[in-house]
Amino acid sequence: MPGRPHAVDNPPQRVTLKFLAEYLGLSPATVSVVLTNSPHASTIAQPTKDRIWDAVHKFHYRPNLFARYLQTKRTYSIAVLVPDIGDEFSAMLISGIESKLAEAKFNYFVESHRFAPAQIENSPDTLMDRQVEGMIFINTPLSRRMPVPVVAISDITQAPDVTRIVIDNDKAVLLGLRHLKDFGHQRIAFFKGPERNGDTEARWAAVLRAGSQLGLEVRPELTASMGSYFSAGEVSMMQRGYEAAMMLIEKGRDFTALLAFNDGSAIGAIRAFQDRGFMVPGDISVVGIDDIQLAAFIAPRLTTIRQPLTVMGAMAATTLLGRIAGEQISEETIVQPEFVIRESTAPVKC
Amino acid sequence: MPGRPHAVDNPPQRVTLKFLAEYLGLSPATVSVVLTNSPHASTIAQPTKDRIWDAVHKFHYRPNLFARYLQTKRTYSIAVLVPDIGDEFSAMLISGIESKLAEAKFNYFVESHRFAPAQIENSPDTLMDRQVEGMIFINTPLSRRMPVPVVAISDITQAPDVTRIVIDNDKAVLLGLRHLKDFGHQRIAFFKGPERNGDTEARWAAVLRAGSQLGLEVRPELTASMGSYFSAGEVSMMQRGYEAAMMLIEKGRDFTALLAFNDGSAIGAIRAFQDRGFMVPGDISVVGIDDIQLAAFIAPRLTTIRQPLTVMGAMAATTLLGRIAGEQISEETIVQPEFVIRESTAPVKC
DNA sequence: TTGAAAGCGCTACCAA
DNA sequence: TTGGTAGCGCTTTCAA
Repeated sequence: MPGRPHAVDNPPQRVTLKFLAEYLGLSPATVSVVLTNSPHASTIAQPTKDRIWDAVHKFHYRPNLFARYLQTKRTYSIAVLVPDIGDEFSAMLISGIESKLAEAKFNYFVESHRFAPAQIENSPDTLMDRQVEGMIFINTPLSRRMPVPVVAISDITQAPDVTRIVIDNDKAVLLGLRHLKDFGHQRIAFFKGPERNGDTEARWAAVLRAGSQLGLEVRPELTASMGSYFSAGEVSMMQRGYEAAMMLIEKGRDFTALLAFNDGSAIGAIRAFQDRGFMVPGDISVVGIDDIQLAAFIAPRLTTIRQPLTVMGAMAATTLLGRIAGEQISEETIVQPEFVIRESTAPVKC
Repeated sequence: MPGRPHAVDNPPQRVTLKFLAEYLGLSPATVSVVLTNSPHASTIAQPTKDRIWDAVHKFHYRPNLFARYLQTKRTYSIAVLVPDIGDEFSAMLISGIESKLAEAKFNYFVESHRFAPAQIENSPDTLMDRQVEGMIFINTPLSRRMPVPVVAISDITQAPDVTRIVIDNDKAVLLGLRHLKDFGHQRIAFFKGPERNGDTEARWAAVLRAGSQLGLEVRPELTASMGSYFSAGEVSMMQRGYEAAMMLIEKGRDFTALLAFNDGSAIGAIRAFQDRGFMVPGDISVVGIDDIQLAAFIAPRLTTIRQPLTVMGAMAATTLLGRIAGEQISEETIVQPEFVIRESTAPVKC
């Protein structure tokens, strides 16, 4: 039997558990048990359950997650920290992250720090204030232990207990260099990534190793750095690649191929070579890394080493959810790159 | 005088207001008043305030926002709904949104629906469950009134009381067409945007108006549609532009210029023209809309009509924050585009 | 098979 | 100048 008439006649703006209970002539406790399907719910009579669910639908009742949190301490939310959400690298990763989170009914906050020290220092705390249950750091520094699980992609954290998702840089670089070598290239220029980017050091070490392994010399005068990553938002990777390539040319273009740091810098470099009257790949072959969407549409189409960004994002999310659920997860997951041959490389001219 | 010794010796894992109060020998009420700097706080003695703040720092106390919400009903969070966070259009907008939100100490949830009907239907509710104080809809449908303020960019909502941020499509198209006309182009091809994209109809209407205004014929056989936007994630705008351009050529290339729907489709089209042996801009001039980063790095550099995406994102955030604060805000904000002449257009050959 | 009571961590109101 | 009390909306024993 429905409870006091006023309850029926005047559903409050926000329907609460208490209101439902009053309406049904039950106690809040009973209703709660049924709604959360707690173990205890098996002891509730089926007709009662049905009445409760009917009322839920009738009044479009939605539990207040904030009130619920106070008891359960669960928020089903995580945070993703990135330098800038506007760059394709981050955006593709987040896209992958999101697909897995959605399956688990988690939501996520995004926070871009643009390498502002204050932001980097404070973001983790303000996000903890929001009771996120875990965090994913993309190209973002972290110097202290967090009270929740942390996963890093393009890792530059210095904190303990961070699980990493990394591309196999050795493999990636080897793929690119071997291809160039097969085409007869010997004098190869290199782009070193920006400081404070999580792949820069590992990838550069890979270049050095692969170079000596293949008998290809890595000459300092044929090497250009992408500068600092601090000003990520202000100067695009394409612009950096453009400038670096110009510099290399002005030093006397003593090379027939370039292994860029990523696709962005490769695209900038190609534009610079073309502006200086060199043909790509006729005069200079160029290899990128990442395989961003655009790589297949520029002229010439970019030969590149694909880094499966959405997959990596998805792995990061899965890993984080696993750790939140208490699973023991290994330190590091290594992802394999894939070589994509298109039009920006050609045999060296005799 | 500090309170009972055990309080000092055993700070709990999570420091609470109650603990602080006990430690200080004050009541939770007093501490709360000081921390929130409520009007009432002026009646608290300065030394007491100092003691409180000292304790806050000593124990690294951070108020629990969820508990606080229960009283204040404020969360300082909003939601951003997009088709896919991975595309540059959405990513740039979000970047602008975020910059303003950060100033106001708001955080945001992102939700990509990829045009899955269930997602579109349910996302607003699950986000309301998280008590967001407002929502920004980017290229995302909405058919019912939300209980919080809503701002739309590239609007396809059908709900009442939505504030829109829109580009002046008439101006944008006029800018592009007049430029082509000045270069002597008469037979101009057009890309119509994908169905269910918020700019498609307005921009197409603008094409029709500008065409008749300038005495330029819009011929159906020189018009290609970008198809449906449903499969946004699967087929990139570049790919759509590529295919549409190929189709136009196969119908007999009776045009000397193309006004694309946006930069992505323009870039795809350029690649298609080049693949078919046409020079851009020698044989065909191409104009884009948006001015995405990469527009300046492809060959030829893209002439385009700049849509200030980060600015529009920032305006959306400012508008939403204003409405959350209770300001009366006009229905629509119109943003002015800017013409950027680069290399993809040239005078028509005689 | 259900309900009463307590409490999560905080703020708000009014009294002292 | 400060504190007591109540309550936000929910879950969770434990008792009935």
